[in-house]
Amino acid sequence: MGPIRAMLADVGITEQQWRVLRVLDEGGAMEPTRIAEEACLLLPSLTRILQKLEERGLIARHRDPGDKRKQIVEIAPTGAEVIARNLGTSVALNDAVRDRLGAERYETLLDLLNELASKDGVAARAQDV
Amino acid sequence: MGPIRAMLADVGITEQQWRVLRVLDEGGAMEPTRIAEEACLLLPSLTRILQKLEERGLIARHRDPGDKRKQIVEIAPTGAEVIARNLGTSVALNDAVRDRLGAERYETLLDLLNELASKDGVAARAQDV
DNA sequence: TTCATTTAGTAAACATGTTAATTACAAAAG
DNA sequence: CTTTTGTAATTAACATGTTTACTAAATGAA
Repeated sequence: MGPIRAMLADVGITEQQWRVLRVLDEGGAMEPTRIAEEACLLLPSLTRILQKLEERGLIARHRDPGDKRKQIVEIAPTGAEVIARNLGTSVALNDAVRDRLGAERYETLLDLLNELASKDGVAARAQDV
Repeated sequence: MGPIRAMLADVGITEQQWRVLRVLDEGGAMEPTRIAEEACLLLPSLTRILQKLEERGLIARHRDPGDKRKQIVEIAPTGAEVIARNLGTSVALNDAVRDRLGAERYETLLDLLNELASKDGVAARAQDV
């Protein structure tokens, strides 16, 4: 098991759930469509993830008063706690990966992946690193 | 749907099934553990994939006479047909991706991904491109 | 206004990802 | 020889990936 997943397994959440919580923690309340884009998830996957995060009380949702199709998702205090308690370790693990490759080559890799991601029909994403 | 998956959807197989067939077509008969490594799949996933490919008659399996724990998987004529009829398109689509990025930068990307893949705890693989 | 179209989100169905447990067999240790 | 340890593959359980279909609501044009 990867070190990141091992850390999250202790908390009882998955990598994808962690990404959703981080997006909400950093970007504030937003609608699912935007969460999906930021976290590199398809909407059907996100639907299930949000259901589970809501059951656990890690997020809260309510309909958008202006557009009743939309909803607004925000991180709950419990969810913010999870982020606060693990963000340091997460960043350290990510830095370790970057250092193993070297800062310059790491940036090159992210650039190439993002360029591929910006074109149609390509599945690569910088988040895969 | 990505162009590769679109092509395979016409044939009725998935990307992973396609990878397994290609590995067997190029590398000849081999045991599941080696297939998994070549196709970047975990054994539990491969177990299910082989079951489906066998049901459709695209592969054939028999136990290894020397080591009864192992089995030997080989591509069936029907499976080889699938490869033969689609390999050209597959290669052309892959070349298109390489050309969009440029040959040199494409090689750089593969090198960086393979270097990451060679280290523990990193999930990136060149096959993701 | 009315109807066609688009957008946001969900549901369903099937395939794979991922981890833990299990079976069967092989190999090494005692 | 037999007990232990390791290996190959499968199974189970749960989460996500992926496509298609569907509902509800907003938009836009006639």
